[in-house]
Amino acid sequence: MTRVRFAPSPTGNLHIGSVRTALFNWVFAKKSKGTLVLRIEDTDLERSKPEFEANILEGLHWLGLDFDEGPHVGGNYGPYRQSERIGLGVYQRVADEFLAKKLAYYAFETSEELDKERLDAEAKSLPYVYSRNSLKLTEAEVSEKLASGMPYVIRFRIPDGRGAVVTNDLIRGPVSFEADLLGDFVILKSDGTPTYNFAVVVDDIAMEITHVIRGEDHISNTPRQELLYEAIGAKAPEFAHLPIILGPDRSKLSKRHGAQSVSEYRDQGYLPDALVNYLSLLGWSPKDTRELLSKDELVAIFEIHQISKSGAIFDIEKLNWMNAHYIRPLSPFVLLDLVRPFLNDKQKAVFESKYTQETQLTILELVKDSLTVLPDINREVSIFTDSYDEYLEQYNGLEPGHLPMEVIRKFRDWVTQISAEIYEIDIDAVIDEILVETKLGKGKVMRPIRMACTGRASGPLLSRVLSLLGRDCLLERLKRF
RNA sequence: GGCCCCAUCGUCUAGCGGUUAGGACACCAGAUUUUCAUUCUGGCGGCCGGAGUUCGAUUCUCCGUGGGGCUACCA
Repeated sequence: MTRVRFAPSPTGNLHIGSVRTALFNWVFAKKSKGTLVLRIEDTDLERSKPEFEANILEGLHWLGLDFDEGPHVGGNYGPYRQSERIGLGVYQRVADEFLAKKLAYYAFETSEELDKERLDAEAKSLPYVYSRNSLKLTEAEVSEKLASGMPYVIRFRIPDGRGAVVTNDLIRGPVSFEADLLGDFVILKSDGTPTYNFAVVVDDIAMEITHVIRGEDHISNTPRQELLYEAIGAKAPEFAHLPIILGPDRSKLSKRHGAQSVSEYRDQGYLPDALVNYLSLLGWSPKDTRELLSKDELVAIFEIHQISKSGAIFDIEKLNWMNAHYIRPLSPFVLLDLVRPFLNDKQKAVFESKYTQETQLTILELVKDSLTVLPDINREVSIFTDSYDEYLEQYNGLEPGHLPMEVIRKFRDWVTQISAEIYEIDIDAVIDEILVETKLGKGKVMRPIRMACTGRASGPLLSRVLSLLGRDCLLERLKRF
């Protein structure tokens, strides 16, 4: 039975890079009909915050990435928060066992002393490896220090002469590290909580994780974890390290590259399916050339070996294209709900009071092809919500040249003699008439009318726009010509 | 500095010894559209460098170069 996990630490909002890791774990789980576990790695008590955990949960839910086990859904392999496992004494127990077997030892250096060690090594341009000074202590000395209440950590002892630690990465093939260069790393901090490498291994064993799919930034942790598995006597899971997501400057995607959390993308009006689809193509590609893929299709054709090894730059342009692609086939009815939260107050007030829901839907149908992200709706809908002053502003912003007044007058005269509602087909008919009478080209007739009536040089289908605007609005605007 | 990973159009990528090096985004041009957008067609544009292996290297090996990651009692 395949069991995979996504293990974010709640020290920030759900990051776009984490999402991709979550996505590949999700797809892999579905593909192999296995179980997907969410584990919150909140052992950094300082930086972990409940609101970040909430943001992560929210984001995953919004994206439609559902988990089989986790703090929010339960499961038989809990607790699903590392902090809660600490209380159970699990890590302490394993560490004590290591201590008893001399696989680990107490260390008493202060962080200042360790900083000095590092600085010295750097000054001599030597690779830094922990000095093992505490390993040289006699048992009596250790007992004495412990008895005196001196703060201590527990360090894992890298086995002497262990040689190369080789991980057979599912994506990269064999990756090898010299054990001697690893240094005896801390497994239990002075406050009794486990460090990342230790907690991960203990948890993954406890949760019977079979495949660890995570970011490439964890690749150098892998040999330490392999060693811990050996020490515990457990079989290590398969590892797969995904290429990292880069900013436009080729460095790891971070704050300075702009939006990086899922909630920001949501707030900017990206659709979850578009985001998922785009992310799925960042570092992975199907065997054929299809690119627009639903989550189900993704699961159907996903192949972990098709994941590429090199880092991928996050390309907002392609995401934009994809988002527009996902907006286009939506029904106006669905779109209305999606778009409503993005209407600004003024636009919303006018739009909803001026037009019936049916008309609102007609307008959405008319403009939806022009949307890249949801907030674009404000720009599109403004054609229909402009007040007279706003219309004038729009108009003055243009360089209309001289409008053929003959066309405008003819059109205005026609509108003037209409007594009731204006219909699209009638508008088309008048325009045809004007075309014949003036012997001008379509562009020469329709463009001026559009400009005179909407203040804009372009927009959706003219006759439909004008009929939606209505007789009174058109008259008010046309009477100044 | 050390360790590790990576390297095909500007970007995301296909390629797994012999291909006119394929697709997508972006860009440019044309067609359609009253305009914009959509859509369609076409175009521009790429194997980091050097050795080696081979009849033949984008592909395999080595060395450079370049980029990235890690280098905590963070995860």
